[in-house]
Amino acid sequence: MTSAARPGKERLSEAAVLRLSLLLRSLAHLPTDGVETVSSKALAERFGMNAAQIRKDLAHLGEFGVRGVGYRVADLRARLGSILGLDRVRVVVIVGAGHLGQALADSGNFNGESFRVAALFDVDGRKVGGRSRTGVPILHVDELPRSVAELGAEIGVVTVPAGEAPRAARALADAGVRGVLNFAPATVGPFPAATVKNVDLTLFLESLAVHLSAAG
Amino acid sequence: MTSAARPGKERLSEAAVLRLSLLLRSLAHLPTDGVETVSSKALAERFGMNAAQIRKDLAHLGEFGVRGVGYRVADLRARLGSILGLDRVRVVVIVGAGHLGQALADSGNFNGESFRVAALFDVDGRKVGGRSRTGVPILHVDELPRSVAELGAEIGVVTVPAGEAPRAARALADAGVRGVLNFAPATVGPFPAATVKNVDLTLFLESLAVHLSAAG
DNA sequence: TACTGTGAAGTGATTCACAGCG
DNA sequence: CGCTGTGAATCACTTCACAGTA
Repeated sequence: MTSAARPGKERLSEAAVLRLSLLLRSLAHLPTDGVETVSSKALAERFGMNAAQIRKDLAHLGEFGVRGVGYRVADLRARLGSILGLDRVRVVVIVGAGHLGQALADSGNFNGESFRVAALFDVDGRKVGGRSRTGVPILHVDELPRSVAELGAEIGVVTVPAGEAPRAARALADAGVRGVLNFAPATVGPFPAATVKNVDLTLFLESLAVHLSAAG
Repeated sequence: MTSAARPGKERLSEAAVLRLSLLLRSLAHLPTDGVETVSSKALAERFGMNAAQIRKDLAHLGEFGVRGVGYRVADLRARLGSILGLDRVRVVVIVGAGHLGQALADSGNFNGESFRVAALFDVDGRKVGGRSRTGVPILHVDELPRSVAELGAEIGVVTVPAGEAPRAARALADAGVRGVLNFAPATVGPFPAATVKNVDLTLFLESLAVHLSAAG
């Protein structure tokens, strides 16, 4: 799923990235009343994780815990944000201004501290020229190369029908985004210069369905 | 369904379920011109998988390959559909009639051979009583227990804001659904009688972001 | 003969258990 | 002390290699 090999540093497993993301978010839920430090054990208990794993994950990205004390919460936040690449805003564009595309464009999830949806793209003449409910402009797909460059977009999201997905993803990669998030149930990529992540919503439903039959 | 013939009593790993789902979908892309059987090697090459793993996955759910020949495509389809619980239509309800909820309710992904969205639920009086673009009725959340029973809904999808998610998920579980698909960035469950699957869209963006910083 | 089914080997990630430090 | 960081043990999953069979 990840395309470009990274020669330099030790690789962080996909699972580890997920845990760190979750951990960073969890920190927001910590009581804010004068809590300066937190131990791996406390975090593990509070958020249902394994203390050893938290320590291992954190040690992996440079020892910055304090023995006998724990981790300084502020340090932890900064460090995680930096490692996860959330320490600055990434511009996101979405190809496919259908219901899902517009829902994502307007959603708080895709417009927070670290991400901002700057444009939607579509081929439908009735949509092009308009805006989403929160004002994200809808442009023609032909504008992709120019817009991605102008906006400095780093991430492209694909919310077109499965048949169009490979073309849309390629257009994004060619336009210069470095990450592609594909919501269509289709195989796209890999591309030399862009990481692809497939999020197949149907698959999630299906993985629930198997439990329905199996359980008793 | 209670006594469904399940030769392999061992648990299928989450990863295996994913592969089998993908495999079943891949079968649809096979040339249909008189192809009766297919070998693990052929499947592996065509869809970028590992032949041994395909065999192991399939052997796990009862030996039904033919040595020297391969797998009968029709058998394979039927067997996969049955194991994955896709051999009949599951009724889905969605709590949260916002843009994402309505997008999913109307999407082809959630309304196919195996799934059908039968109702949306919300607390907003302006939405309740209306319908989505494709006609899925929007009911008040208070109707959940009655509606889930009447519709025979087995799966509930949560598309409410994070703060409301735990409440919504619990309402679904209490109403009797057996699977919950949670799109909110919040921890819900676990519940004794329902399987929970969290699909945190923010996490996907974040996992792309880490690649953006690392490369260069 | 060409393939499946599977024991064995290999790989990677998780957990344990404790040495070492503030 | 209490806690981190980490080698060792464990566990889970993947791949290999081949025996066995229609």
